[in-house]
Amino acid sequence: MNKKQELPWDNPRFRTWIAVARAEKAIVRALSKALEPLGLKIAQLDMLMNLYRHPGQSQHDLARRLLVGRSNITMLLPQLETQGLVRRESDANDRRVLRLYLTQDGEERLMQALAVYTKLIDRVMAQSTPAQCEAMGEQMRRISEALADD
Amino acid sequence: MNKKQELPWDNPRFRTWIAVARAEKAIVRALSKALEPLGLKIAQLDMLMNLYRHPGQSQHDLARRLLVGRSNITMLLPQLETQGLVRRESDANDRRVLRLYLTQDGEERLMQALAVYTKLIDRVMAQSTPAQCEAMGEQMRRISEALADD
DNA sequence: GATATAATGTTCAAGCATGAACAAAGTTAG
DNA sequence: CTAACTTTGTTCATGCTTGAACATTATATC
Repeated sequence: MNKKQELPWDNPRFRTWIAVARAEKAIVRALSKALEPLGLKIAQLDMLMNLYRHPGQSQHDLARRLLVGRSNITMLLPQLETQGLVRRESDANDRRVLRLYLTQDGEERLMQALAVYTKLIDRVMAQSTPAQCEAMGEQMRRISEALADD
Repeated sequence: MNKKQELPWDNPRFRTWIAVARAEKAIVRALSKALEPLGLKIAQLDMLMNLYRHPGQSQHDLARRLLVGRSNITMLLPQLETQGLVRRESDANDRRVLRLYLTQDGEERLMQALAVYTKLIDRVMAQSTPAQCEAMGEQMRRISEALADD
């Protein structure tokens, strides 16, 4: 414990991580506010987006794609169902699974939300050139892969 | 609403944002697990780090630096106090404010945690060259600034 | 100085996410 | 076929974070 230790604030990689975390938090906050007029929360929008791209998927699949617990889906789905944005259908072949579909209303609401979402992200990412932005995305994907094995 | 709309999954900037969000979430998860043996959670470590760099700051200052509500500090501090990692002292000049200090134990625990933290971040950020990493940090800081006015 | 305004920390209720334990339905092995 | 195991979705208790309302103390304005 006597060993001298480099403090992280002088470590460039560490400082980069701090910047990433802070920027992510800022974007989440801004997005939350931007979605408020539409009556949607980020978690709900994430679900709608996933259901648009993968209609008929099970709750288990959705949870896996969102990197979230199964119980989370169970808890949040009723909100979208009572708003009439999502429909749940029992699978005939496997009576355990419930397949999820966007309703017409759900799709329309999603498109409105995506317009807001894209506008914010475009503005935020305009801080970098397209090439820089692309490079950043690539690095981030590598990081996710590197951590794929928990 | 008939207007054709570019879907975000084809938007490079949007895809970059998704990659950022996923990577951030992965890192947070990995860090949580890595800190578990030390009996610290991320929020607690953030507080210890801030107190190390800014000893004697008030709870209000700490909340502002962590981008968190004041009540959050009030709720989490007792955990650190009962572990003997943090000490609270009334300010003599302004009897409203409580000044926060790391104890000896707190500093030692912080150093252990920082070793774990830095090791993880170094590994994660090693997915990029130092120059790429630096560029990414710079872009992220620009994003935070761009969103500074909520 | 008296009164209004602001700042600091606390309490409380609410929403969200998690993981463990569970029931129901399917699958595998003997 | 039966018994053991797996998968899917739910329930529940817990913890984190937030924002509003509040008490206490400072500061500003007159």
